[in-house]
This record gives sequence, structure tokens and C-alpha cells, in this order.
Amino acid sequence: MTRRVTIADIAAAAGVSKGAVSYALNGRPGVSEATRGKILAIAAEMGFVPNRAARSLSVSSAQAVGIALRRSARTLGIEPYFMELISGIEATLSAGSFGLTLQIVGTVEEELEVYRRWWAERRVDGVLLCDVGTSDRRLDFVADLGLPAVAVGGPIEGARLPAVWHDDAEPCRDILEYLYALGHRRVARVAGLPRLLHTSIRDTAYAETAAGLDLESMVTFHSDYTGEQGAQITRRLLSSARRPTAIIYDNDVMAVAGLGVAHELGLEIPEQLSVVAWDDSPLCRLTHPALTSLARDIPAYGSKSAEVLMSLISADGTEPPNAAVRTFSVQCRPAQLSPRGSTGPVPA
Amino acid sequence: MTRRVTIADIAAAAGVSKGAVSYALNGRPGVSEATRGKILAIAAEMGFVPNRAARSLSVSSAQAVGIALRRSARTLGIEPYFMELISGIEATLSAGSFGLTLQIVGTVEEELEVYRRWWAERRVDGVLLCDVGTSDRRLDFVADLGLPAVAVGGPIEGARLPAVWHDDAEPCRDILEYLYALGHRRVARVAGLPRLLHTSIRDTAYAETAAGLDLESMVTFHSDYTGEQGAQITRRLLSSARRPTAIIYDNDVMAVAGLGVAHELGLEIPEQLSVVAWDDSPLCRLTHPALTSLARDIPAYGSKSAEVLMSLISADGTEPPNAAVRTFSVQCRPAQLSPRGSTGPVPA
DNA sequence: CCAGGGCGCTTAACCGGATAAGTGACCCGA
DNA sequence: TCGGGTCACTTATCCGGTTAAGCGCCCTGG
Repeated sequence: MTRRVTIADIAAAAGVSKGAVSYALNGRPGVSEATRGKILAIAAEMGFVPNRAARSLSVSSAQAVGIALRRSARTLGIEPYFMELISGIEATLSAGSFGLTLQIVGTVEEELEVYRRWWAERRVDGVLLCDVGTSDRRLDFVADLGLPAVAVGGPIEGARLPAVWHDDAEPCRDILEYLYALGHRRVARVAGLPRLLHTSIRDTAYAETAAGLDLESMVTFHSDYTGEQGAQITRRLLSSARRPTAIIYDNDVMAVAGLGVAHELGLEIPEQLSVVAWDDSPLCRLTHPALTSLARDIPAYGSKSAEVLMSLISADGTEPPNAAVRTFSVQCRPAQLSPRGSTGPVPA
Repeated sequence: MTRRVTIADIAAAAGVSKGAVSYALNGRPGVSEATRGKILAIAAEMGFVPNRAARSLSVSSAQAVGIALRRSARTLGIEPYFMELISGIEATLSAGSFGLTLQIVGTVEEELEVYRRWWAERRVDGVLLCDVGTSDRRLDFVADLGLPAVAVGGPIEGARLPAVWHDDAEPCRDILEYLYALGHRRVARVAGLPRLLHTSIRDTAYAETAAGLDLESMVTFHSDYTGEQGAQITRRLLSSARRPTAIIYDNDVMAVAGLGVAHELGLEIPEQLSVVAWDDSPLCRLTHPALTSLARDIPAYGSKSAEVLMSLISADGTEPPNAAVRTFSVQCRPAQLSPRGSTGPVPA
């Protein structure tokens, strides 16, 4: 079992003081190039890695960011979104040798408590807020706390923190116009949680676009994103008198469930029903027919969020509280329509 | 912006020394009950939370465990397994106020490097090793390092660390006998990564069980768990001369993909083909027909692993290196066959 | 020849806790 | 009445880094 090596060990080996070793390792002035080289060589040879706790205690930074997820195990598991997001976040963080601390919570109160604890413990330097809501207590909470944070979602008006987001309205218009062009006049939508910001943005966008087209109907049912609810709502929709000829789902899981229900009812797809899914996960290509979907680069989205958070953290001490930096908002590429077999023209 | 409160602040407010505050907060002798009560009250009122770095530096523990995942973003996203596992791990950890540090890596070398760094930095007190392989370099590596670790998978012979696992052979026998009873004589299996331990255990179990039954054929194709490969292998299987009447998939994602291919080829399920999936995620209930699957409680599995790791960590300093503790092995309930619509008798 | 200044390094304090050792005050038994 | 022990608390040190301040030494200019 190897022994952990400290700067004191290096100092002893190099015949200098702890201070000199610290200056050398951190690339600061105060040591000659000859000494620096010698110290670096010894440190490398001994396999030195600084003790994170000691450094954190000195410089008051944890070199880690946190993310709290308020979703059930089942939802988290089956929604490819989160792991893809985390994967993107992780890539950026580890490139900057930051760690990622993850916690799963049950309620908002619990989530706020986690942020307070992380802040007080100095366990993390900042947090990423997922699942941004229409009126989100977390935004003010972390701002009041002075905990650097980035909202993964937006836009947020009057924001006191940066947001990384993409326009959700445009894809809504795209998909509705696409379906309209295929002849669909009765369109239904199985939406996500109504408290989420992007759900409400999509609600508005669909309503506005629908108003501009002479649709016979455009109904929306909200759900909790689970396959069960997706299936249940689909069953109700398809057994109504004048059933829709196209259904748009706010996530891929519900779309797959909807497809299952359609099969069960003996409907031919896309001949008798067109199906569209948000979030083009690999799941969309597994079904038969493959799902027409709205694709976006989720890892890149997470990556960008982490990047903004890291810049916010590094700016935090060196610069004065700059409103322009704190409310910096980054817009990503909106989701692109990716037509596949699950959508087709309405037969005459 | 609130100020962070330290034990010195509490000491000043209570009119005692830092030491007394520390004793009081940690429930150690050295202060009277009256003083302890006063200190605790003041600490609670001021909202004291100990600085994690300072405590870590003192007691040499990070109060966190790490998990490194060696899978691509796409695989991680679509496999419900990992998020469910993490969710279970998380529940146990946060109950013991431990943190979870997550890192995604590309190669074994990278993974080993992460463990070494975490150990040297003292960023984590222990790690959980997922995706245990047939010959796994990580096991010896962490043991040599002296980094507490638990293998999530097994059994591992000659192990130098505890393993949490469940018998995979029994479910294999169950499913094969179940299919046999339904009349299936040509069974195929789309297996996972051959380097993984549980894949090889299943390989053996199927081969042995098949040998005891008078099957016409029992073929296995290995894959990388992705839907693409699942679909591709299925397509090949179903277009062969004497195609199998039943296919067993090593994960749910490939099973869904296989179902899609069967639909595409116009096969009736379960009339013309029976399909079985390992890992009963909600995904299995979304399809039509619903997938017969082998269900296990993955969050509980993660939970148990975290529990063993935590006990290993707490035992680590107080007890002498006890071989019995270090190689403690916990067996969980094996997967249970959950028959649904995707399996049926072979028509005469 | 000496004051002044920069370089190169050491010393020591500090971050915020934990904890061993030290110090009175008090109680008890001989 | 006094030594010894216990209690309740203080003091000081340590963990392993960072960093301001201090201190010789050599170089340079007047």
C-alpha cells in the first residue's frame, strides 16, 4: 500500500522549504527556474497529487460542481435525457479537473436544503439547475445564497443568474407546419409537466401556431412524462369520436408508449396515425416504424452549461459582482425536425 | 449574502473555546450537558454546517464515494440500468450524509488513473466498481492502492474486496426451461459484452442448461448492448433458413429493437416469435405486446452495494485489515421471470 | 564604498475543524 | 487537612496546502 506524498515530502527531498515547493508547483514567481525544474521533477517522480481538502481549505474552493435531480428513479432511468446531459457536463468538467457531485432529491424543499448544505460545507463551487420551472424558487434561493449557478433551460426574464437554453417555440412551429402540410387537421399533443418552463413555452407556441392555421382541433394533455401516462392518454385520444390523425409527444418514452397503444388498437402507422417525439434518443430508432423526432445535441447542451458555470466560478472571486456576467445567457441550436417513418400524409 | 458560520463564531457567541464547541457538536465527553445544550442551540440558530474541507483535512475522510462509468454517453443514456443503480446508491449514501462523485471515462487506463487521483487527492473514501469483467485489472489495482472498494457484480473468486452480486445462472435455467415448456426447440440469444463477468456466467449457464434439454439449436451472438447491434443481429437471425422461435436478449434496449425488427419483417408476436428481455425496465411495458422479462430490483442492488462500501469504509480505520470483512460477499435476490405478452407457445 | 533594490528562498500565519495535553476547581476519602 | 482523582473547559498542535512578510545576498548606480 503506497503512502500518500505531501509537499513536505517533496520539500525534504529537494532540500527546500514547503513554500518554495508550493510556488514551484503552482507556477508562481519566487523560485529560480533551476529550482522549479528540480522540484517539478521530484514531484513527478514521487507521483505527487495535492490533497484536495487542504487546498480547498486554503483557497476556499472545492473544485467541484453539484447537480441535484428532482425526479424519481424510474423517470431518471428511462429518460435518456439526464444521462446524456450529465455525460456532456462531465466531459467539460473533467477537462478542467473539476469533479461532479450528484444528488437525487424528492421535493423542492429538499433540493433547496441540499444547495444550502453544499454551500455551507463548501462541497461545491457552483450548481447546475435542471428542469427549470415557470416560477422557480431555486433561482432566487441560490442567488440570495451567493452560490454560483447556471440554469439549464430558459429564457428566464429578470434572471439573476446565467441561463443556457435554446428556443423551443421554433421547433413547435416547424412540426405543426410539417404536419399541416401533410394534411393533418386534427392534432393532439401529450405534453410534459405543466410546471416546467419549456412545457409552458411549447404550450404557447403550439397555441399561437395553431391559431394561424385552419386546424379542426389542437388539444393538449399534460402528463408526468412516464410511459404509463403516455399510454393512458393515447388510449383516450384514440378512442374518442373524431380521433386525431397526428399526436406529438413531449418526450421519446411517451411516444414509444403511444406507438405501442396504436399497435394494440390495430392502427397502421403512419397510414392511420402520425406520431412525433421530442428528443431524438436512440430509442426513436428502435421502434417500427422509426419515430419522427425533434433532435437536439443534449451532451453539447450539458457541456455548454458546465462551461458557463466554470467561467462564472472563476470570475467570481477576481471580478466585482458584474451583472452582465451573472445574467449572461447562452442560446444553443434549437431542436431540428428529423422525419422518419412514423409520420405520413393523411389519406384522402 | 449570508456569511458562513464557523465553530469560532459559535465559540464566541457561547463564550467558550473552539475545542468545547467541537466536543459539544460531536457528542463527545468534555462538556457539561448544560453547556452542550447551549452550544447546540446556538449552532442551530446560526445555521452552522461544518466546512467539509476542514473536517476532511482533520479526520482524513472525504465523506464521499466515487463511481467511474466506462460507457459511452449514448449507452449510458438509453440503459435504464445505470440511473436506477445510481439512484439506489444515492439514497443510501445521502442517508449517511455521504456524497457521490461521478466520472465518466473512456478507457480502463483512464479509469485506473481516476481511482489513483481520487485516492491521492482524498476526494473519495471508496469506490464502487461497475461492469465487473471476467479478468478485471481494477480489482487488484484498488486493492493495491488500499482504496476501499466494492464490486457491483460477481461472484469473484480469490477476491481481495467485497462483492455485491446475485446469481445469474438460475434465471438462465428458468427462462430456458420456461421456453422449452412452451415448445421452443430453436432458441437464440443476443448476449452483451463478452468481457463482462455476468455475460460469461450466463454463457455457461445457458450452455449447460441447453445440454440437458433436447434443443435443436441454442446459438449465442455477442453485442455491445446497443439497439443497433440488437436489431442487426435479430435481422440476421430471423432471415436464416431455420430461424429461432424464441430470442433472449441480454438487455431491454436490444429486446425492444428486436421487437421492432420482427414487426418490420411482419412476424406476429408471440405467435411466430417469442421474445424475452433481461432487466425489466418500464421500457418493457411500453411495447406491444409487452415484453416478458427477467426482473430484479436494481435500486436495491445499488443501495446494498453502497451500504457494504460504507461499512467497509467505517471499519477501515478502526479495525485491523480483516480478510473476512474485506472479502465479504453479499448475495442479492436473483432476477425473477415476469411473463408477459411477448412469449407464447409454439404452434403445432 | 555604501545605500537601495530586486531576486530567491525561508518563516510563519492562516484556512476550519479535531484532539491530545494541560489547568484549575471541586469533591472525596484517609 | 491534604493528596489524588474527576470534571469541565482551555490551550496548543496538527492535518496539508497557500501566501504575506521577512531576510540574506548580490548587483548596480551615485
